[in-house]
Amino acid sequence: MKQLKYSRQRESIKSCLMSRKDHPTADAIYASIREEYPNISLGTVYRNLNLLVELGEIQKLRCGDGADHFDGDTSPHHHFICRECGCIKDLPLSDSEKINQMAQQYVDGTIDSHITYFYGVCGDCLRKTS
Amino acid sequence: MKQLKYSRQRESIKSCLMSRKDHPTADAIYASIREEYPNISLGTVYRNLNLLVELGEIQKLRCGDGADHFDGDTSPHHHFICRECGCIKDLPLSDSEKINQMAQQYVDGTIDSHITYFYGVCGDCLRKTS
DNA sequence: GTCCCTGCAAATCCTTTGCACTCCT
DNA sequence: AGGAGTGCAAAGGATTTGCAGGGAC
Repeated sequence: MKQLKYSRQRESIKSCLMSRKDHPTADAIYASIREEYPNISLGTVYRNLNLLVELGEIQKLRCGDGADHFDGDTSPHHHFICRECGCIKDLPLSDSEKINQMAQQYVDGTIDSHITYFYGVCGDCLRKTS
Repeated sequence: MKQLKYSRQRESIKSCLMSRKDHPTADAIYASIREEYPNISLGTVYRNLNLLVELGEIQKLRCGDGADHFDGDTSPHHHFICRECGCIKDLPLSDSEKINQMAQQYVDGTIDSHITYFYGVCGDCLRKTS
């Protein structure tokens, strides 16, 4: 494993991600960090996000809208994605281990994790339409 | 809904997808169709794949490797993705309705479907390593 | 001083789109 | 004939990468 050096950009990205409850894209994080470090570049944001994902400190989500989203919460949980507005909400699903084991019987290999994406229409959009 | 006309390219894409058990990318499908129709263009492949997804005849998967994969099997089932070789295998998970309902209690809105991606190392890769 | 990290810009990958032409119906 | 579908190539969006300079240790 490569030796890691401190960088305030990385710290800033990490704390930005930890402090928000949404699941921003790289671009949204970029915009946010820019307020504190106007010179930071998008490339740096991507590099650090990928690094943090490798380190297991954050999670990358591909919910289907083309862009990657990032989640500072690495505890096992799932996601609800609204078809209308694209918002992403956390879903505290238990029995993560049990679900992996359940699936295990169908696979030649080893399952160590899973992500579930739930799709539907969120309450806000439901109320807007009606 | 727009009127649909026959096209042999679309038929070919559809039957290609139905006949294979893997989950090819648009590019892989393109390569495969090219054997029969050397002049087909990648744009046409994408256009038809998206059309078929809209019609609900095939399914689009985003498993995390950047490219979209397509699945001719639209019955509710889930997927196992190998971290090593990137292969994707079907997983016959039952209780789909029940899982949606279980998640429903945590969400303000309506859940109508979900996809689960399981991650691990497939048997082939396990055996190769050891 | 060394080596990692950065900003910048160019490059890459995947996917979509505009246009003129072709093929269904 | 009319309009959906096609091939081609250019455009688009998201992400990665090469490089020279800057910062951590």
